[in-house]
Amino acid sequence: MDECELKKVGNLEFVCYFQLAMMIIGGKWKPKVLFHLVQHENIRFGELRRKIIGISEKMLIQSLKDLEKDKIVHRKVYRQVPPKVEYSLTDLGKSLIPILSSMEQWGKSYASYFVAKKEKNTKYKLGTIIDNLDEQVKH
Amino acid sequence: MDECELKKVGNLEFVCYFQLAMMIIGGKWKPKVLFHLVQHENIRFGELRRKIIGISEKMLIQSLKDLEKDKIVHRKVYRQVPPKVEYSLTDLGKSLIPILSSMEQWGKSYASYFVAKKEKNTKYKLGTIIDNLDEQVKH
DNA sequence: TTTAATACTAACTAAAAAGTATGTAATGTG
DNA sequence: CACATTACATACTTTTTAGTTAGTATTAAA
Repeated sequence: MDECELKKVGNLEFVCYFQLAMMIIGGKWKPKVLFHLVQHENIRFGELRRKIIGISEKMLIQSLKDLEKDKIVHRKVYRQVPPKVEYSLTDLGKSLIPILSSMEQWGKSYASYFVAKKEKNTKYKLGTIIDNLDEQVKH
Repeated sequence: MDECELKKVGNLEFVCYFQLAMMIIGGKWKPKVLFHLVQHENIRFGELRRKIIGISEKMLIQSLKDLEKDKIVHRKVYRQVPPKVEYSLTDLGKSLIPILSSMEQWGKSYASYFVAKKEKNTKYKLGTIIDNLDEQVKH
């Protein structure tokens, strides 16, 4: 890793590259938007809105606009009425997939650590991932 | 990856595991605190404060307290005057290292993409980045 | 002519996160 | 006895982020 001095890429100012990544994928909704963009080659605005429960239209376009500005997402407009707009990951966006899934993976192991500790007080070996974790986590 | 319904682990509520990870390492200062905790086996409060340029004492303990609560960081108090407190990563905290460095790595490739585009207008081969990332992330 | 559908925009409010400024405890040293 | 050192705590303000509500353009169908 590297030292911490102010850098600039495009319109983004940051100190370390880690922070740069966080600026792009961080926040309340962007991770979820990215999640669904990974799942679908192309996805429409309204489809996304329905899939991401709880998101408002404002937050959704805001996230999409940010991601588009950062070259993570591509926006394709079909000139028709009612309008149709499809969103998809750019190549840069697709390069995020490994880190997204490693975070997902880590989140799962983290959760399973607590489940293991709370429910059985067993010693948990870090690095092993409980596959049926979903069943054990409170919904 | 998995569906999006409300889950709970400890005091944290989240929808997908990715989000859980973001809740733990996200924010303005936690990434930087983690960065330095990775670099040092043990590090004192004041040392951290001096290393993380721009952080206030309030933000530093807030970050440390959060990380401690989430079992990422261990706090060791030496009963002496003036006080001495050392912070270190727990095993759970150390398990974060791969994802931290993969984010760092991604941030770097992202930055280099823009540098390449702006400075020479050369065509940048994303494929090589993606391959490198995969190596970083696989564990 | 009204309505419906879709993908937004804009103005405003509320909540969360971060920043600032000051205070505290404990004690060894000058 | 004043002062310095260290690791915080507390109250308060500012800034950032998110949420709410309402509105727009376009056209085809009822």
